[in-house]
Amino acid sequence: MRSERKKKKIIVVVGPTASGKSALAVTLARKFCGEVISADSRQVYKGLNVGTGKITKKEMRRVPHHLLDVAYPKKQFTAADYEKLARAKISEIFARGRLPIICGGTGHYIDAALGRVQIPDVPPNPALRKKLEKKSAPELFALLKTLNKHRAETIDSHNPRRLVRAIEIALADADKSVLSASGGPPHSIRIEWPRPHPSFSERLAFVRSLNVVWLGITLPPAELKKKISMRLFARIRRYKMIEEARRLHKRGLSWKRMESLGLEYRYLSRYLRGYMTKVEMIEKLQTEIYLYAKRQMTWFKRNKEIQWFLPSQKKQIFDMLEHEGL
RNA sequence: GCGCCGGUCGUAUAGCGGCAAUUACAGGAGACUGUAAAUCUCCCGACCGUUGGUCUACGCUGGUUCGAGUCCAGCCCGGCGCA
Repeated sequence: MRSERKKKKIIVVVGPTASGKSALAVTLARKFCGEVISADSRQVYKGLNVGTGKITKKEMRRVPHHLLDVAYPKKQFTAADYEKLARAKISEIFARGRLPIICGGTGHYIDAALGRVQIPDVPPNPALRKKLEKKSAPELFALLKTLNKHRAETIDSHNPRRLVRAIEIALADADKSVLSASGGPPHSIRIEWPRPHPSFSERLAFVRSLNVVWLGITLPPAELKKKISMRLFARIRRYKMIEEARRLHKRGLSWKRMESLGLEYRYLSRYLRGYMTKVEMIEKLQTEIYLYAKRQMTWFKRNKEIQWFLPSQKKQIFDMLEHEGL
């Protein structure tokens, strides 16, 4: 395709936790004059360092890294925030004439930034959510059915979080319909799912201007398990992960918030509150982190464009990138 | 040696005459439309023609019964108590 030539190249490095993505991204950045854009839903927060396995200054080896420490953990960062920031960073890096390398394990964020998932432009409505969260899944599902039959057909009717969000969107659409019904053209009353995004064409143009090279990096299950376990011990003994969690709580990060952050912070908070012993926490974390790695893989497996490698296959990776014109 | 309690799907647990057998964890597969390290679903004895069928199974061996993980007897193993 002739238009492919005009498209700007960008590398995306994905893979489960502990597969060795970050180091590879640094290597690639050094080789191709690139800058790394992190794609990690927890590393965006300031102060969440050891527990998230955030790359250190030294490990960056002078390669610029973006979208780390861009939010405070007390506030909620979302996929929509990530989408905006990541696109701005990509443009910035292109402007410098360098190669953007997105690297991270949060598939949903990457796909939002690159237009593989569409995020409706309806901001969260905390008051509404608070009310809806009291209802059971069947109740929420029944409500959604009255608001948007089409959406109710495809949604997971057991998942309260998804149902609340779908209702939030449906109500926002309904409000707009009422507004346009009183002034706008009569046929704009009914807005079906998927609702058109205001800046849809703009986003599409952005995504179309990119030539994304998808690079996946993973390990056989047994090896991944072992790496997760070893890394966990290092975080505790060497990097003082427990102390980090204690400090975060002292500085005002609530147990509830830590609980909602998941994995290390969730079980660290349970240990620090005395709900479990240190040994129980470590054992639980080993399996939970591995389960998380599997969930990540489930997400990535859907993207058939990803070319998979083992971390040791440096040569094959470089050959592939060369073949892609880098 | 005697007495009591217990041996069930990888582990832990339920079951007290109709059971391929509860629940949890682990294991496997998957979903994902501004919480995504979150949230949610399914499978998990074997085999087959898989909204069904067959076989093998609750420490072992017999017995009672139309029918036994469940009742009885003996044996083996583990825990506790008395020696």
